[in-house]
Amino acid sequence: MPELPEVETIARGLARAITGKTIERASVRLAKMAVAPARVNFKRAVRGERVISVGRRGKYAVIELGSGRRLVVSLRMTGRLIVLERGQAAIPYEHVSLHFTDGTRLAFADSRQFGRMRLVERGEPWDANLGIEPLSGDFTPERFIGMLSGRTTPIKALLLDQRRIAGVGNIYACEALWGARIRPSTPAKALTKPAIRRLHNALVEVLQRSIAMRGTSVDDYVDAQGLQGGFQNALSVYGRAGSRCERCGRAIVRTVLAARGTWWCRTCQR
DNA sequence: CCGCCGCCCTGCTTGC
DNA sequence: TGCAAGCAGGGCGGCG
Repeated sequence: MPELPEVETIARGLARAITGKTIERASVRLAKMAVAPARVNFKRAVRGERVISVGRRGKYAVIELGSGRRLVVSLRMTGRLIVLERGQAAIPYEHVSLHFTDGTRLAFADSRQFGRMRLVERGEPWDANLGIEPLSGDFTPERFIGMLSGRTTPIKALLLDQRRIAGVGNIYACEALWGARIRPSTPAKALTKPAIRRLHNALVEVLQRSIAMRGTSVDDYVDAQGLQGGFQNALSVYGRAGSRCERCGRAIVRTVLAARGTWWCRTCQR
């Protein structure tokens, strides 16, 4: 599942690989995966566009085009953005492709077809419902404390809510809560200020560490060059039911919270 | 505004 | 061993 660190890694790889290239044509094999505003034809609109830069917002990769339009890509669980060389055969589930004038192409593949490449018009505020960037200076402990106050929602559900904090998914929610020794089901408003500060610190730290290791490859995630990340070897709880907590030695358990698998330590997460 | 539910899909796991 | 059924999951629209 590509979350913030994975999408950041992909966006950096894309920035190096496709900045400055011109789109000669797009091929769309699965129409629902290439979305454009009403009355705009996706393929026609991107033809001739130049890639100005590639960035990230939350879990979205954002390709800035010369006209001021953007291609905003949501990978959901199984989406992949991979740069392919001239003449390279189609990769599995390559449903949308941007062919550049130099013969290379950007393949958008997704076995579950949940991913979307959305063309956004110049100036269109596409991210109005996305919350704060957790690695930006805006995400202060005080801001986080304010975000949690009065809320009865389990803290893990709040971490997953993209309207509050953008980019945190199941892996890093579980890891951050373990790092801060907080029980995932704790109502947000029940957390003490020291606990919220621990969580703030744990969240920022785990995201930074994962980016440094080029993300977590547990299911389908690979970077823009098709390479796996390294953080799957550094996970403390995610996907590790039955193995020992590296802090207290007790078994990691898996429960279900907010309709998501949740891995944690019953002993040291309170 | 808030929170919950169902839906989208298909690879993988489970159970017989 | 083989097959069918059921699960998993991020974002979004609908609903209360």
